[in-house]
Amino acid sequence: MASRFNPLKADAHWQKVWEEGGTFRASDDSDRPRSYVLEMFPYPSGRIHMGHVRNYTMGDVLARYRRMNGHEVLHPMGWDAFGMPAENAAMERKVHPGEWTRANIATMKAQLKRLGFALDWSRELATCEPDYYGHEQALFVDLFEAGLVYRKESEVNWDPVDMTVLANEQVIDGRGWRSGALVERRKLAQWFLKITDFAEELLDGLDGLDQWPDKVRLMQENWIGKSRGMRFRFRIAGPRPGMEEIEVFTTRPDTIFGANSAALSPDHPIAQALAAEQPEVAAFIALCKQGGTTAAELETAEKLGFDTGLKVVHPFDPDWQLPVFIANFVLMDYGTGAIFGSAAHDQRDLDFARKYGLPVRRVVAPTAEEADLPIGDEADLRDGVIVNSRFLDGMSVEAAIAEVIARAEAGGWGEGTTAWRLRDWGVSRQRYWGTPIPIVHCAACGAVPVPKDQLPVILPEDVDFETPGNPLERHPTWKHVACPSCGGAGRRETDTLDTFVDSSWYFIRFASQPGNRPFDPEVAKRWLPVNQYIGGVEHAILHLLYARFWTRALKHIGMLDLEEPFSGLFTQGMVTHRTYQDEAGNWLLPEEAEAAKAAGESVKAGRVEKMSKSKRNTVDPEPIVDQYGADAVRWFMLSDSPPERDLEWSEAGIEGAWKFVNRLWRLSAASEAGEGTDIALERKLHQTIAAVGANIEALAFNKAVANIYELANAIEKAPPSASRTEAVAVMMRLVAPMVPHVAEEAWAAAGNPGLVADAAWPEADPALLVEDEVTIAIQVNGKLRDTVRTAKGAAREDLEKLAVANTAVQRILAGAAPRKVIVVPDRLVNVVA
RNA sequence: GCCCCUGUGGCGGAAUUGGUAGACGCGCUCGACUCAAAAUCGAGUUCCGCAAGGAGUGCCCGUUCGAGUCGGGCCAGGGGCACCA
Repeated sequence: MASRFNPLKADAHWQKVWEEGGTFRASDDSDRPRSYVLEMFPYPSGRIHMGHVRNYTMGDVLARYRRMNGHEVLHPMGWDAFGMPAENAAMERKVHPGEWTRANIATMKAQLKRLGFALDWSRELATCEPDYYGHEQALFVDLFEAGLVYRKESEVNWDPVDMTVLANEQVIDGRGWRSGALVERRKLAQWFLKITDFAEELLDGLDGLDQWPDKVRLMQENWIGKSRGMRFRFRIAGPRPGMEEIEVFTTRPDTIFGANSAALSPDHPIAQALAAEQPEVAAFIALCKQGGTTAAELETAEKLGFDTGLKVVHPFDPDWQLPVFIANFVLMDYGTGAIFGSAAHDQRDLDFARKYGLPVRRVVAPTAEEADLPIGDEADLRDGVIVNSRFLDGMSVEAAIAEVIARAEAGGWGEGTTAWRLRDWGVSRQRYWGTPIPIVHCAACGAVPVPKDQLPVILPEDVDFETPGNPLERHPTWKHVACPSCGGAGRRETDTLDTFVDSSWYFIRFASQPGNRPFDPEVAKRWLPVNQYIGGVEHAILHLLYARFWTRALKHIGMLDLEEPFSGLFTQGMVTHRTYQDEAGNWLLPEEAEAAKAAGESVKAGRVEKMSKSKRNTVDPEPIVDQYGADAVRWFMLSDSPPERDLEWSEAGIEGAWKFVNRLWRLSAASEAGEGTDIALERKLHQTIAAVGANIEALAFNKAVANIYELANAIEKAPPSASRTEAVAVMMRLVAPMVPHVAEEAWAAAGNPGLVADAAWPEADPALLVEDEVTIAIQVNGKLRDTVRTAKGAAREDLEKLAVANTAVQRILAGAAPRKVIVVPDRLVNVVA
């Protein structure tokens, strides 16, 4: 046996054995317990990066571990293959997006295979292929027919040069990131999915996701943003045809007697109606539309109001009238698009009142005696009792809210309600490389879904990216089709679906992929929900919320009896690396920094950051695999850093991992046969079996790695014995999920039949998990003074005597009797002096 | 601004319900092997101190026989949301 492990030979050999044997192919018909382990599928950007390696290694360890525990494991892989980078590549390099994407998939698939992941490649899918997106179109049609899809005018960021819609992140300082043109706010008819219909369910469902990080649940909860409050209607004073009332939303009806104004969104129908009559109003609304929409700009933007001259009547006092403003900070798509101002207890309302000379009246005070405490420039946000509010005086805030709602409901002018921050999901993208929306527009019939027997609506291949704009829109023939309903001249929808739609159901298609429909519900149900989903925290809201919504929508239309798609979620940290810059401030690749340092040039070492192309601090996994083999890379990815935290890539780290792979190999090879039992080593072995299993289950891979190191240290120190031989053999099974190639090599070299991948996970003997001797800490006043070894289960009195008689304790007591002695059996004795 | 998380050696990090802080790895020091180096093996490595001993888990206070762990108040770093009425 070679003294040094040869990863290049071993990796290729075992990968071939696994592939040819179909080792990791999941059977739909198995009667073993099932585990569905899934990592977020990659976008085929070109090459695998370290973040992928870390993500897929984690999932792989769990998948392999579950297999060894007798589970039928589904661990698939595919490609989130639609999206803008392919179109950018098409424009820059004059290649078709499909050609570019498929070439990337081929490259990345080969790279993934070299890492030895236990994947069922027979279920591979790419969302850019008609046999995936065609089924997606069918699901879209189902949702359309169930009334969960609608079309409405919506504002978008429009780049007038590239003639495309930009996402908010693509607008930099008000300009398109690519063209540099000033971005316009333009209204376009867009398709929406009614995620808001499911707001309550999606919120309530979070409670049941007890295997999700609290952080992600909290983020989703905040995103959905449920607010209890009330809607009520102000009557507009005076005869105004078509303008009888203004409906507002508030979470603080208790401050109703502090009301000083009503304010409308610039997009509010009444504001729009006024603008049609009065040029000043139209000018003000135009002013509101200027300026950016970024968070920073909104934060610093001035709060502007325009007094319309309209008055509304206070709901509790027909003689009390309030002015109506149009205000730039009132959002049309939250609540009712109109509010009332109550200045004393809300900072923004207070600023607005001071600016426009509106009255400020305290209606909540810490105590009833402080009703006249003046309000300065700071709103008083303290809780307390209602004051200056007629029949509400003396009530708690909570009671006053209930009272106002009760009176409004009795009077028929308002009601308790709930407002949501969550908006419907706009899925229209004016781009080529996405799933065509299966709709035909017809002058006579309106928007008509494409009948299922005419699906898939396939993307045309002959498109040009020479001219800006959506190639589907420009295509000479593609959009001209007959209306499926009346047969008249129709026009295909040229928008494509947001790629988040593609990733909202791929995990279902992995579980079941019939040719004639999206999935077989019965087969899909056998696997779903995904037991463990692993991916980056950057998807905590959008992808994970959309997938939850899609799953519930499918249940709603009776297609899949499932509420939550992912019962367990784990969000792993990023792979980071130090950044380097030269004298001139140019970012240097790590190897360039090394070379420059060697050449005596000065190199500035920057912060440790997420690997990114722009900072040039990436490390390409492939040459690392060439040099050290898959196992060393995998072991490094699992070592040291807890998986939810960032992992800093380091040369020393991969060297260390490589050394350990070789150490394992030497241990197995040089395992000198011995006789007799070594009870201490057997205890260590069984404790390690239990600990590694528990730590893998908990995804605490760094701890499992530490457990293995301890065992390896113990084995190396132990003299040859039958126990030692056994320990080495068992250790190879313990490391098999993490470093499968060297484990297979050792397993085979030891003459074992079959594959270690198919071997059973070792069982820990409970009798060997406990020690028969323990170390007792001897403390004086809680400070450690000595330790003694005793038999496990020693009597309290004996331990106490032992401690008091201890020389270190005697010295401190100096002849005095201890005031008190605390005994924790099998742990410690604390003598209180 | 609101919400949340994290602070432990030179570094990454361990530490059941409060019960021996620093497991394990990296790095470093010394030693063995070698003509030499690499690899490997052995010993050591929280800080101060020759030692006895003392200090120590971001800072301050508290609860307790005993606090990395619990409570209160700060400081620092990170994340999410953000004109949400």
